[in-house]
Amino acid sequence: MGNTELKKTNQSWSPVRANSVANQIVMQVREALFSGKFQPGDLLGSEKDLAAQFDVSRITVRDALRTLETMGIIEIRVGAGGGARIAEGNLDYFSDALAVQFKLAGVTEREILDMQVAIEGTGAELAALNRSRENLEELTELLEEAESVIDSPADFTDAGQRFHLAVVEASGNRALIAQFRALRYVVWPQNAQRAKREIAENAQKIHRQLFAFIEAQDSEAARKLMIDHLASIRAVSFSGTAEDTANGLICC
Amino acid sequence: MGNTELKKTNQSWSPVRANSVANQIVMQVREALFSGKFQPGDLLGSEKDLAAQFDVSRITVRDALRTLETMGIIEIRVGAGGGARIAEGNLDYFSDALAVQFKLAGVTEREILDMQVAIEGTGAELAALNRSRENLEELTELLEEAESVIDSPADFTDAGQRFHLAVVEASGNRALIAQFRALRYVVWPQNAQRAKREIAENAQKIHRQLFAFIEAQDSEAARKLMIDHLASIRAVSFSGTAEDTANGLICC
DNA sequence: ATGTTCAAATTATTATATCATTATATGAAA
DNA sequence: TTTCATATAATGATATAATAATTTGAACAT
Repeated sequence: MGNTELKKTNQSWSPVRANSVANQIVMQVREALFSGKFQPGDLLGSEKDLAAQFDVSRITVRDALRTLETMGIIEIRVGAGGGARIAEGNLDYFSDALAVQFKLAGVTEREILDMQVAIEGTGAELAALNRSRENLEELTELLEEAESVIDSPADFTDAGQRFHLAVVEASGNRALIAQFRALRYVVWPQNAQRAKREIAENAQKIHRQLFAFIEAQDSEAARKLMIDHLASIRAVSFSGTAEDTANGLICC
Repeated sequence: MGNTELKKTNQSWSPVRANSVANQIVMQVREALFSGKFQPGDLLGSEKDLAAQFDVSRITVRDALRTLETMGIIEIRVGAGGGARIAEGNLDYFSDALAVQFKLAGVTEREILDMQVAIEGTGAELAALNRSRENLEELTELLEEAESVIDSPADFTDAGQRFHLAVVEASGNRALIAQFRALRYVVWPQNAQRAKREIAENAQKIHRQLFAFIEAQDSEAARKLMIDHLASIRAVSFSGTAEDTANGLICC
């Protein structure tokens, strides 16, 4: 048994088996991160180093590192000069964890779409307020790209999705961006490649209008348009009739 | 080296070291979950069983289980009849992962508050639409509890926070609830125990008004009130002057 | 000097064996 | 029926060793 200098001030996490040595190490690193002792890129050390530091076996360190890695706190590299380092933010783990939780909790498509409305509505609103010139240029490029592939459903859907992402990115809010990415990953299977010609034209029209609002910094209009846009997508998702689809309400 | 019957159809996750045997096991379990082969509560087996099934060592299985556990996919119990089971949804893991990502990405308090507006605004809106009789009763109870401890800042803050949570819960949207819990965990350190008497009275008034809107199913009013409510909290958070605080703009 | 190749050092990955700890299940006694 | 002791089964942890992957750096050729 090793001396891991644990603080028992832990809270709100994993009630069971929280006092295992491996978890104590996880907690220490986690708290060191939150207390500002670590920054992305900082080296924690190799398994051997850490085993010596904590006075535990390498296996125990490994358990802790595996957990920290999955939490996105550290990155591990093999080879000389390798070892465990504090990670840069990596949203992939997070998105995946989100998808898993939604799956396990049995969250419905309806609930996810409501969530999407919350995120993208606010995203559009803040985009109108905070957009930079670079944001406008990127949005313009994406609009033109979508225009050029308007006859190719798959390509248009892809360009449309990137337009939505670019809108949220223009908000400058990384929390929103993270959520949007995560949600898109969850929603993605449902609404891929459904855009026929007339549908695409309608979507493109709405996107152009949205761009105009964002450029004019009309945040309320941008929000409202985005919400209506998503609401119509939802309507189609739930009725699912060919008529609705033909009405051009869906985009990407 | 074991035969793990891996499918190489993996995507969108952990680009580095994704082909380790341990990760292949993780992938298999994850995909089995998403393909509906597993349900919460299902037994995966003990470490020994799994080591035999996959024809790998116990250490490798352990690595995989540690990852799956951190992702919230499985729960592990010690002792006879224990082993690894598919988890019920556990949002604590997710909340923690979110907090970590925000920390690593350097997300500011401002960004988190904007996010909170998105979540709680939509939460209030949907609460007005979907609230059940039970929701109304719980909200009423919380209002009365807050009233009874209005002179105790810490208790009132606590009751107020639970009121906010109950509002989001009344939306019936588990995705929103998960986000709210996660955000609350991130924000929590900042705005605890600041409610003086006059501030508490103002907050209580707003909460009662919010309840009225939710009861009357006036979703737009509920959303607007919630957003204003949070906006004033934000204003205080950023100015931070004693005057603003005394203006009674902050609640919990 | 500069770029390339190759060997050595470093590190994680996997494996096997063993003991300790913990939780469940079983069964006997009250 | 409850309670308590015991057996059993599982993870937790340690030790040791072989293997694979990666980087470093030196030797080499250009």
